[in-house]
Amino acid sequence: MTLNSVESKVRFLESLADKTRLRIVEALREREKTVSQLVQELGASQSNISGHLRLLKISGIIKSRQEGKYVYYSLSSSVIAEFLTKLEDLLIAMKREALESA
Amino acid sequence: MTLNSVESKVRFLESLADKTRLRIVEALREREKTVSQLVQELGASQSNISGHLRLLKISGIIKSRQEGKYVYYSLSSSVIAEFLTKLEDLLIAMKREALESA
DNA sequence: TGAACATATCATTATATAATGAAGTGAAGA
DNA sequence: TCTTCACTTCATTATATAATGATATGTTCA
Repeated sequence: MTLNSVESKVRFLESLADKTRLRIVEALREREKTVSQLVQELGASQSNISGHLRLLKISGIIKSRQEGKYVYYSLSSSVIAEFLTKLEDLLIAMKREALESA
Repeated sequence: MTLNSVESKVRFLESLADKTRLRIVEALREREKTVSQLVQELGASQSNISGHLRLLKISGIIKSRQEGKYVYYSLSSSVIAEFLTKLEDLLIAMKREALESA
């Protein structure tokens, strides 16, 4: 495993390892949404959400398109959604294995 | 998606979203290793590695067994290794899609 | 027993980053 | 054009955590 590969993995994981950002990504799993929709749905401040969107976009996890005065954000790829599913499966499996060994 | 679920995902992702910890986990993918083996392999200080091992163990990602004066660490489950493979696939797919759309 | 080794813990310091509030940019419609 | 609305950016503050060096614990073996 090259150092470079480790670093890109860490960057990706860091992008999702935040409660607000993960909630944003989960929300975008349903459909594309505007900033203000996300602000209302998550109950965080607009500048806070905007900052997290910026970070997620830089890391390539989401993309955006402008339509009039609205900016719509969506997942950049279906592989992101697949990864989140895999993460859910993993946590369920870990919990099950922990119970079994108890 | 419940808040609780988001939090457990974040905790898991945070555990891996650190260069030293991810390198530890990658190293343990090969086989179980002692603390001193990891110290040598990663070139970090003993207390630093020990601290990261502690965190990884608390989060359920690795387990340990003592044998004489050595403590052997290993992945707690094969699903951890599968997850890392999925992560690699994901990054490759994201890079490919980024190139295609360029 | 005591010396050497392996590991864990603790206190301190440095650093990164999340949240906040205010100000700035740009589009839409009266 | 002026106002409103949607969003971004910036400066500041607060907080979490990684690294470090020193010390403590526990094991083995002479």
